Amino acid sequence: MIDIKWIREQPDLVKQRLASRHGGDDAQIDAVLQLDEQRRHALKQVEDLKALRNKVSKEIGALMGQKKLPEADAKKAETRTLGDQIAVLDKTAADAEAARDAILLRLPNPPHASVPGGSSAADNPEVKHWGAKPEFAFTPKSHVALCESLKLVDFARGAKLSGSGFLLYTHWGARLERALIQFLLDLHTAQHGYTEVAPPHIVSRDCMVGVGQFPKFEDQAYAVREGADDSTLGRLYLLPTAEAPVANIHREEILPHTQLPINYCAYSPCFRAEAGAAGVGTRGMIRVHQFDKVELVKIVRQEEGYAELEKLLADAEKVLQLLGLHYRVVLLCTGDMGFASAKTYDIEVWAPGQNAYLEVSSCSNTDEFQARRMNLRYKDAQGVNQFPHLLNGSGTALARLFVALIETYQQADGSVLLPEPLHKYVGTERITA
RNA sequence: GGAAGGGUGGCUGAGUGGUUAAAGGCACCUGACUCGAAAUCAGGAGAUGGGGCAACCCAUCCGUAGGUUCGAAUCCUACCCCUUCCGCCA
Repeated sequence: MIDIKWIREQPDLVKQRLASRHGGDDAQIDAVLQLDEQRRHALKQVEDLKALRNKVSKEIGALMGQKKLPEADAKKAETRTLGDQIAVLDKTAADAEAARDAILLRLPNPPHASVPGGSSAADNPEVKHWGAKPEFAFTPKSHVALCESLKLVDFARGAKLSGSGFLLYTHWGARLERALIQFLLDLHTAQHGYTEVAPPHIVSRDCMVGVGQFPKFEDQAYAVREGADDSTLGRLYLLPTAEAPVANIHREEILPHTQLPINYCAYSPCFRAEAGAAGVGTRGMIRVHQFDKVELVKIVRQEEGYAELEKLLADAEKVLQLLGLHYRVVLLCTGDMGFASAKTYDIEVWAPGQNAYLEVSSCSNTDEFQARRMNLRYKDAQGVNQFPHLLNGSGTALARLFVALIETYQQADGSVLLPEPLHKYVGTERITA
């Protein structure tokens, strides 16, 4: 969340920065300031009353120690109503704080100064591209046709099992999916210095709030109910990304600065309800309710946040370079960024069968935004508590990588010739029907 | 799911209604002693919020949330988590 002190001191600057992205609203900031003022006003009064109560209570204690009971009783009577006044003001302050924070939790992260202005994906500048679009002597097929002819994914039966948007990988398809997970984890742990973790796939509400998924995007998550007990709804959720548990690993901790940077990578399935997206690109594997992903998470010192973002991007890019897949990198403009991010690069891989670029990785620095939400801090060299920068990036999402891979490496005879790094993982060089 | 025990600072561990300003110990930092170190001695050191130009001051924090009381780490209620044992189970 946004630092309340920053809002107090420079409300106009905060408004201006928020206005540059969707979700900016001056009235919200004004409301926050008003509630904050109410809170502090009540707090000042209630603290003075509590100081008085503490003082008198000590005097009563002293009197009772001296067996001066009548005097003690007189003082008790004197302070009897103090508790009621304190209770009222305590509630006033707590209510104002809760209302203030409810708004703050729904305000997005103001973009970093290096983020270009813009209103939609059309305004995202391409910052680099790698390789070239492959050329074919035939018309390249879509992954849907390839999956059916090579029996890699059984779309109909996936839908029979769980509904549309769920995939049943079969035969070499299942093997390729598993191979990609293994390849990605090996790459990031052995080559890029990440520590592998395997998180729970169901996470608490606090985790979702911590990363900024909640409260605003609650309709995008799958909620879990324990048994038939409806009262347990709202406690646990299927994770939409491994970022949710992994970024929260150190929530509410104060880390020594010597422990930073922390680099985690994790495989997990990702569950997304995609409410309201039904019918939009639902055919095939490009937009599904469950997909696999290897996620990268960094916890770093403030001053290293944006340099680390470049490293994170390079680590994710390496995946596509090793697999020989053409891609481009775009820098998201202010109007296209995710809620929690201060700066985001998207990596889009070329999918010949789609004749389009597919987003396979989103690399973001959330700056202090997530760390504040989860109250994660570190003690710097001067002994001062600071909020670290939290970064996350896909390294990479698998369903779309799968699509780009088979569409790029399809042959005239309908088979798929795999790139060399995958041979040992898949156990074959070529997938045939 | 059942039974018992337990959750106190970076760690350990006292504390069953009023100098808790949370004892003692360990680890840590500073100083003294020393050529230097060890040992010893002395001192220091938490978090959050609010106020003040500042030295500082005030409030809150003993798993969480309520309650009783002039006053709660301490008493009451609910919940969460941990340990051990039993049952069930991949």
